[in-house]
Amino acid sequence: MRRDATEKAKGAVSSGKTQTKPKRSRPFQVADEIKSWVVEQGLQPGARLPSEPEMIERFQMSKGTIREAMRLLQAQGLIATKTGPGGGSFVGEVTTDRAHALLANFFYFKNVSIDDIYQVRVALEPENAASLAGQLSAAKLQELRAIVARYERPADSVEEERAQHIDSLLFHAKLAEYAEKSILGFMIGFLAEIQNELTVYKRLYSKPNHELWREGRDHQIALIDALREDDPDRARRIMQQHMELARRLMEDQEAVVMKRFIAE
Amino acid sequence: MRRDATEKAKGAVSSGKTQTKPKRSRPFQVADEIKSWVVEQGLQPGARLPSEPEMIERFQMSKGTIREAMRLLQAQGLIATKTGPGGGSFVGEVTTDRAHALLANFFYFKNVSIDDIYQVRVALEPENAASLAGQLSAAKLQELRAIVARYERPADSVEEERAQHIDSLLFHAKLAEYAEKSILGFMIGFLAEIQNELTVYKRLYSKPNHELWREGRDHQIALIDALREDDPDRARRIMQQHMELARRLMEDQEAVVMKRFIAE
DNA sequence: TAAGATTTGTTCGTATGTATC
DNA sequence: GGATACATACGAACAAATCTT
Repeated sequence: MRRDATEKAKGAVSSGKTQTKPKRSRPFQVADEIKSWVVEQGLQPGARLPSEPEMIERFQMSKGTIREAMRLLQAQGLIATKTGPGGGSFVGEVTTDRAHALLANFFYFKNVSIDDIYQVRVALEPENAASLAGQLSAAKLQELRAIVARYERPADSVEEERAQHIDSLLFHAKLAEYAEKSILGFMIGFLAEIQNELTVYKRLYSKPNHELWREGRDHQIALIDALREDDPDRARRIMQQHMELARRLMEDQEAVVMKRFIAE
Repeated sequence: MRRDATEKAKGAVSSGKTQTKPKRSRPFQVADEIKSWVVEQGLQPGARLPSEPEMIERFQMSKGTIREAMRLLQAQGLIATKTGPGGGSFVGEVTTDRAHALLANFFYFKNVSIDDIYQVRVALEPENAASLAGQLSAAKLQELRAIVARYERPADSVEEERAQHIDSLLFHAKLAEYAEKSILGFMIGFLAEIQNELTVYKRLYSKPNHELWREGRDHQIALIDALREDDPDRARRIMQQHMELARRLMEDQEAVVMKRFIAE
């Protein structure tokens, strides 16, 4: 099938400047065309795209331009390339990790606070807990119990408590992973990740609060039971209490600031 | 300069194959280095990056390679470029639109359903309404009233109802815009956008339900009042009812499928 | 308006690296 | 090991955009 969409490139007919020129440079044009082409053809992940020489022929543009277009798509996770025979460019499904990273970059300059994150987590996590009730295999429930066991004992030092807190985030990340196919799961996973990326200081004055910590652990244990017993409402209720508690635990922690552009 | 720039890539000391080689190609390496450089220097949006010739000198790589690296960063919204004197590459803050677009691509192959979206909206929108209570200027409240006015009259045809539904999504998008600095606002705005992008068919059998529609409109009017009167709890309650209603309204609509990669 | 300077944008030819057979 | 098919990389020249004078 000849796709002679070629001669539009040079824009021979651009005499009238009646319209504002978005002035999209050529690599962007090519990237756009490839995107719509993929959509029109209904190509699925793994499908093969034309080779570089074919692209050069099709778009009547130089190798450099085509390659820059490919990089644009690659950065978005839309294509992947392989060298060697049988190699080439292929349609790629954007991975969860990459999507998380791309999103995190958006928040890099936004000075996200712990409280911003909890505002959303408080709303989302109970919903996720409810929707997971009765859905988890025995193996997965066991996995959750194993995580909780890692911070059974109250923390002695600030450092240890911090480590336990990271583990506790892992608990939520796991729950998100089990719901990963849903938008809900994706967002919860993302929140757990950026919360992890925040540099948390200003914890100097506050000593570890064993009461609250124990209460939080008990929540998680009770939650696992509710999940096992297929009781969505109870799971939701427990998670809600747990989130409000966690929010309080974080209250005296100030800082902010994402520490890096997340690579991939 | 002869070809001696080449052997630096492999790392002269790579005798043992002890480690797995991620084998990141040169444009990716350059992009990574620039990213960390930006973070280390604490560069802010608008800050200038080295020019192409300087990059070529610094990295000892060809112009093409440097340019491909720039495209990688550009696709993520991390830099922007300008031609001419005073031009060059600049650190760019990722825009909301671009972040929405990159995220939407992630869901392209995921077969998102209306119900997936509502699962999250039901959880998030009431929270947003509550946090907006008492925060909106008279002008913004007026803007919301104007939107509601657009669908004061019940729809006669299916097409008209569909148009009204789009307008109704605009109401929620506005609320998200007013909260745009928060993660919450970002996510709600995103959901409104992809819901808009979903091709909604299978509405053939169901005739417009005027009762439910009127109820929804009344919710929005009551919500505006609650926002004006700084009553977070009432705002949350109303929005919750509204979301559950909207979910029911959507119940008989099947389809799925995102219709395109969103460009930018 | 026009010319010149500056910086990115684009092309072409050629050479190198890599994976498959 | 050699042949093949593909992406990757280099370098020099030219084009286009945009700011300054």
